Amino acid sequence: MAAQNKGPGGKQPTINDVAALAGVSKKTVSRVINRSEFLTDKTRAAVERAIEQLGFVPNPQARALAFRRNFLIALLHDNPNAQTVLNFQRGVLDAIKDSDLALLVRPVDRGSDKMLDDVRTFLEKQRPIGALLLPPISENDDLAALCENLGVRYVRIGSAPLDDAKHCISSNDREVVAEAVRRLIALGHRRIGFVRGPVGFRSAAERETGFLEALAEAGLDLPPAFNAPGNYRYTAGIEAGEALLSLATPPTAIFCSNDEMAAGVMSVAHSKGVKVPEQLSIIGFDDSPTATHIWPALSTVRWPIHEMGVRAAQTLVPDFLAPGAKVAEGAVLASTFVERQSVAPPSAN
Amino acid sequence: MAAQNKGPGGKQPTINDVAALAGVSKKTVSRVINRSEFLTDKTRAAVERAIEQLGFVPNPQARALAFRRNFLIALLHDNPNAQTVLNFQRGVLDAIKDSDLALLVRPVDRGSDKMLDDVRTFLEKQRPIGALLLPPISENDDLAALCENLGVRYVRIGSAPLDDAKHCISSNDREVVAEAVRRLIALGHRRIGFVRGPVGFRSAAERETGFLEALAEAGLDLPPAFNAPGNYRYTAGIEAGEALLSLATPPTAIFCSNDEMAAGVMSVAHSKGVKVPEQLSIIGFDDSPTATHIWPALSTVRWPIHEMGVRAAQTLVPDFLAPGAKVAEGAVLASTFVERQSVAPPSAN
DNA sequence: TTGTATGCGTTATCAA
DNA sequence: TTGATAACGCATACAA
Repeated sequence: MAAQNKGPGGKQPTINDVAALAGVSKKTVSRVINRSEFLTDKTRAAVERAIEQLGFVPNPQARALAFRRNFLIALLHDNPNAQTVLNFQRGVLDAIKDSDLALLVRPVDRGSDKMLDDVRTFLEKQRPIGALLLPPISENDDLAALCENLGVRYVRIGSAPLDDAKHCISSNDREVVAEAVRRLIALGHRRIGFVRGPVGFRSAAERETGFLEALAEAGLDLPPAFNAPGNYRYTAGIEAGEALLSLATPPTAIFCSNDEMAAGVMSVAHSKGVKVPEQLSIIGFDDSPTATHIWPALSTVRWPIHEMGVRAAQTLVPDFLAPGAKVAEGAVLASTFVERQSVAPPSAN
Repeated sequence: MAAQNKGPGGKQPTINDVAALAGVSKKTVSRVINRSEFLTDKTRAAVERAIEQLGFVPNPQARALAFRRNFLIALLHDNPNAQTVLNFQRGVLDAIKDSDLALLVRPVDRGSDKMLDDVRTFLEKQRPIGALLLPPISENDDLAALCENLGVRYVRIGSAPLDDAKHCISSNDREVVAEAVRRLIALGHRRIGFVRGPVGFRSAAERETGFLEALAEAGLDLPPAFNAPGNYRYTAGIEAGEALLSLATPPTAIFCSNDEMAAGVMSVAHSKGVKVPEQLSIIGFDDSPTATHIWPALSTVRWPIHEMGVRAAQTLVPDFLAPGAKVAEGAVLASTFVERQSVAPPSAN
């Protein structure tokens, strides 16, 4: 059935060909490949010349068999935000560009009760060196434990430290949200609404905490009517916007726990003839493409997702990266508040 | 260096264990695994029982070595639209869910002159069964030829047939664009502007052709001033919007070759106080998240990207899919026009 | 510092 | 229809 898959032309050179040409044993060639330290500069040079000459590329499948480990990194995610996943992918790929590693992508279904079994099967079959866990599944401790048990390295991505520094890359979301809200307060806003993220998400909790901290600092409080539920989806933003903007005394500013919901709130404002930012300031979170595509452009919090991908890969497999590659230190990266046109002082009313 | 990677607990059972338990040779076990037809029902049953009992899972690395082929599908893309890539990924993964295949993702840089070399190295190293090519790199014939030469199957995704039916899945963009424009004309629009896609992209050419066909049918023409250049980016939409809406006699409707540029045009309309859709109808293409996040919601063309992923995978590796899996026929899938709030009859002026 | 023999888990060959 | 034995390409243990 599965036939006709043979590349024409000469076969790829193997380690044996290199050994023969260089006049050494295959083990010596192997040592060169794996950067062993016990080698004469002369032999190393000879082997490298032979490799160059033959255009030899070590066969990853054979190495994987011998190593009992595939030269792969797995990216596990269940993220509704495509741009986030893809930016992170890019970061990882940038980091492993000059290594022998490749990236395996695996979406998982966090809602399924078979999730852990699925991941287990996947990891046992593919035997990657390590796994990168994106939020929200990165918050699942069982998943991290599973990796540990299977001998698969892991690094979790979070909006706050979820694990020790060798197993987690995080951003300082809480602080930056507080900073954004302080900006609203500095502009004169006193009635500030909040649209929450989904229940049980660490990221949502962090954003809410940061929001409340900033309010508390200023001696402001959050009336229950100003505190709208949400789930990171556009429709939740619509509902929150309807609720908040229908109040007798509506907020003059609304912080939304992500951009998508902020877009929903902004739609409602437009529909109701509420001018943004003159009558209503809006802030989101993510700096997704949506943030700049809507009008007026959304002030938001940008988390360094690409850089987190780079950092996560470097943390996961420092020993597989090119020797010269500079590996950055630090497990916490800084998010930044990006101010655009959706924020202004409250109008006198 | 790279050590400590040994999973605790007993080792995985191998084909030898299964053979011993079933009282047959390992080759016979291999035959069962690979669904050979020359087997007694009795032996097969015995082997399957042993497999079940041991929880044996064939080692993909060893198979890859022996087969000289990895059980992987590579997804090659250089697509600015994250949602598209991810939806396609999902489709592919849905299709291969119950198979032994996994998905390798590889972004490439179509701008680089080393692109072909990069892909060659990648394919030679990873030796996937096949590769899926997303637009715009799917339009590169050299890339397809490279796969062919390396014995790597390939399927190209395009907005029009780029290859024979075994090597291409496409949508009928041209027809659907024409349909969308006919809708504008039916509503009474006569001055319809166009924002082009990037030069050299087949998708852009298809959309333009469809647009012009619909205009021609109605006896309308496209004045040069109504024909704005673009590159699928938001900023191009801004520039096009500035140009078109500054005309003494501006268009009453604008078709944009993708949603992102449509969002740009819409921003300009808002800035200039041009009401959408009352004074200006706008149509985009892609049905990206942006289409529903902007206000008013954008009428657009949805291409069946998830389904294309499923179909592409089925076309690429029909022989690796579960025997029971139903494989759909047909290499051309239908895009659909989605009408939302950004379209209305032209106001009398 | 380098080489020899052996193993990794599977499939292919060819004979039985 | 099955089985013994040799690949597959590389790494490891142990010798030299």
